[in-house]
Amino acid sequence: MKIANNPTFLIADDHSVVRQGISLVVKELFINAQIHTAGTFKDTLKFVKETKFDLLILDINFPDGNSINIIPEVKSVQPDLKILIFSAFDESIYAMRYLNAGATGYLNKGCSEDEIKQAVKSMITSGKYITQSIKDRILDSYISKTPINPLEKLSIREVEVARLLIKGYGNLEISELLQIKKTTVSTFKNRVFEKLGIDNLAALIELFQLYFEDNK
Amino acid sequence: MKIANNPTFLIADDHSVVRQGISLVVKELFINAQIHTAGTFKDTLKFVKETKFDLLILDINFPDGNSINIIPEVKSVQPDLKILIFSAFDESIYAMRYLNAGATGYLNKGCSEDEIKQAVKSMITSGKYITQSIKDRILDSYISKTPINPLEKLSIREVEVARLLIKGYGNLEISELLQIKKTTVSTFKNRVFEKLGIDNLAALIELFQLYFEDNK
DNA sequence: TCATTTAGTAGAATTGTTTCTACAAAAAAG
DNA sequence: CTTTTTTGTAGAAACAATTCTACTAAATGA
Repeated sequence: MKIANNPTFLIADDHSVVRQGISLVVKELFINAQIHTAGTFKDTLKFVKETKFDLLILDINFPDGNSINIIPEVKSVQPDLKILIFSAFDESIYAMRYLNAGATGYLNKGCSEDEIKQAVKSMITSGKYITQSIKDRILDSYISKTPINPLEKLSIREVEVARLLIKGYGNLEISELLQIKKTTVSTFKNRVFEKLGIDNLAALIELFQLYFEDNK
Repeated sequence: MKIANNPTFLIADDHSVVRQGISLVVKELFINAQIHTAGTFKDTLKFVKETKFDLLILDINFPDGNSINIIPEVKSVQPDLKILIFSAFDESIYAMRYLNAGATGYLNKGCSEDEIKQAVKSMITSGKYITQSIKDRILDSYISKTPINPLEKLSIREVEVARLLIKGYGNLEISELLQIKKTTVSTFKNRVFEKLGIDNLAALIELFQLYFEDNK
């Protein structure tokens, strides 16, 4: 494996301190690293269209859109761009989806600096980085197709709606945030409730607290 | 206003990149700043017992304990230590609780680098930093004679309704359980929300959870 | 490959919730 | 011992959410 001595990075995260922190760690690894940062979905795409990068370090939480949608768009512009998801969310419910979408690395924000370095290095040299726990989960999924975490039964959009519901948003507000009709929000809410075997917001909040504690 | 040219900082956050990012910003403000970082509740306390700091920048999310409990402990060791809460939560319920507990600053992680600098500078020079929206909330609380426990403002019937709402019952169900009209339930719900300064069930659940957490 | 399931989207009719207003009894304040 | 506030109650109109149905595209399975 050959390592570029001046790899280029795009760091996309809506928190400026996180961008700063990642930049610092990357610079410690690659002194000549070229680093760009983006705080929004839009900026990320703009940069990808303008400049060629070796690695995109991508957060999940974006105010202007779920970042899973960005992956195909990014890939259509730069098919070889490696994507490392760097997320504050519990690995189990998101990692698989992002890996399926085209990311080849997944890292939790709660990890140590050394793990970040290891992940970034691994992404640059071998193009991928996956923790043991995710590897295990991929195996588990192969063996028994029963998700331990009930939230894994939900689709991306369903989780998106559920999370907004939990934050206290009403159907109309959610419909505006996601640019869909309010009846569609109702449909999703209903499906979420059905899939989880519940019928009210309080139960949804409880379930998320039980299985989604990493975040919020 | 005079600024110490070598203030000491303790940055407590469970995400290493956030610690890095904050460090960087602080160093840009104070070239001679002495910075320590802690990733856990335990380490934070250990550092506070060992070293005198000018400012503690404290995250809310800690894996090894409710970070609100750290404030009195920290204060008992260093009563004059200024605490700036740097949180990913945008709910102002948290801000109030942390300010009540003894922090004198509250900053959201979604803010810009300039805002962080302003906040840190303000904490060092004036010992406090609070955004306008939180100031408004504090004023509101004092004007309306808020008791320590916001739930104490509720009447018996209001608590009764609130508890059923929290359990996931709808207005109609509650009206049947309490043998009152469903519009009456709505009226009570409304009054509860008004008294607690909230406007949705998720926030009500949160408040009740916070209240019970205190009594442990 | 063709059938089936899942995901994302919505409209019309129904049902549930809120708002605004109101009023009497009880409690608190002056 | 009056005024004021709080508490418990509700109706009519306005508003929001759900239900049921249904469509398309994409993924999955046989």
